[in-house]
Amino acid sequence: MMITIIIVKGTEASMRITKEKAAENRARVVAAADRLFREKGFDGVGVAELMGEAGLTHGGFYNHFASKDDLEAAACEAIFDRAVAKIEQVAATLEGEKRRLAFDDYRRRYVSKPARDATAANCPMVAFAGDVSRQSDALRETYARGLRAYLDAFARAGSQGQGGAQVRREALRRFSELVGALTLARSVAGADPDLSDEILAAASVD
Amino acid sequence: MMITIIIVKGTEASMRITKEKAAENRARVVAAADRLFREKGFDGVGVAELMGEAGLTHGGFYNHFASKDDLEAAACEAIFDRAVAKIEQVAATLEGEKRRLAFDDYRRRYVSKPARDATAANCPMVAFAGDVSRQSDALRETYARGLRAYLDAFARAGSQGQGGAQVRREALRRFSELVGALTLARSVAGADPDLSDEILAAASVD
DNA sequence: TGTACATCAGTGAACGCGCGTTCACTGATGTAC
DNA sequence: TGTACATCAGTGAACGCGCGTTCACTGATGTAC
Repeated sequence: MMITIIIVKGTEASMRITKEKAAENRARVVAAADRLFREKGFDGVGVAELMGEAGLTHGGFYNHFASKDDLEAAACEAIFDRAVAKIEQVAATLEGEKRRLAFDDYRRRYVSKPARDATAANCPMVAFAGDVSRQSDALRETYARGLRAYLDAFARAGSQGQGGAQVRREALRRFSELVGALTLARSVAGADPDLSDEILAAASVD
Repeated sequence: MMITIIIVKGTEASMRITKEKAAENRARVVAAADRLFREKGFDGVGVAELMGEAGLTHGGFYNHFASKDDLEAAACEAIFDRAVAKIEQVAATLEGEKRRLAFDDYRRRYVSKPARDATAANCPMVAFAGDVSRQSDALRETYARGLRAYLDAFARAGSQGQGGAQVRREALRRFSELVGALTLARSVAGADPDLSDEILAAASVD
């Protein structure tokens, strides 16, 4: 009796791909970067993991991006755009009382436990603040532009039309508080959950 | 004419060393870690750089430490001890008004430009908060213990003897604000110095 | 519309580099007698 | 106190691994005729 085993080589098709399909693949890589960079930091995610997450192999990365730095800057910009759009939505809420409610709601969500635990949907300021100083110049520029745009919108969202220096200072302090609370809460979430919750709770009152 | 060049092999003496000298060497490594980890983060400094900073070669590292993780935890603990001692000094300032002044002074220094730029003397909460979640369990434990001790002392330093829940919440918010402001200010110090200064200024009033 | 060929998004092996860690070796220190 | 030997803090080469990046190759797509 004879048993014949035929191994069919993967072949997986390394054929050329539709332009649309290629664009879709690129978008999937950016989407993976979007999630993973916020979750693990720029240096915590490799090119291979990124490509794997998008269902591709690492070799093709450079068909879409000049370097990992390049993708980092692209992802960072996209993430900031979305974050800015979100807070601008609050700033665009016209009526005084309604806007105040929307703003308070926004702030409460920001320092909530779900926000702390959803690291993949992390706020870019918190996700990247500690790392940017070690990244490329281009990324630092992108980050700084993003933060400025965000803070402007945040200050508008928190004001009631009046735009004095005092109001702006208050907004900056408020935002610093949110960032600090989320950062600290996350840093001890595993080892001292009670302290983590307490920090969040303190920042969400008022 | 003949020129003879004699190359004296470094020899640098790989002789055994006095116990005291060895302890001193170890201390120098810890001192380097103390400075460099705060400046560049745990992953931004290698064993070779650490040893070089202490005037040694990398091979001997494991005569003093079980692993890089081990040194990280040791350095982290030492850094926290010093930070906690510093804020406890403020908490130990007895008289009401004097203590308030000391506390306000402490806070103002914390978000000052010198503090922002002196990354090697960085506050451990700001230096490590973003990184701890990616480090070893032991380090996370050390960090959490340090943060709790620090916050307790900070709350005592900021209160006037009364110790209600409201006072504690207020202290946590205050500290979150300081950490957020310093973190954000530092993240854009290079690319947008005006914004950086503005964030610090906002957090230092009152 | 059909044919011939260049293009280029994929694949997966390989390169170079830096890192944490290990190792064989050295020789003055520290210890046992 | 003097001698003989084990110890152990150093050195510097080497290992193994993961990473960003490069490369030769593939073959359907897209284009030129």
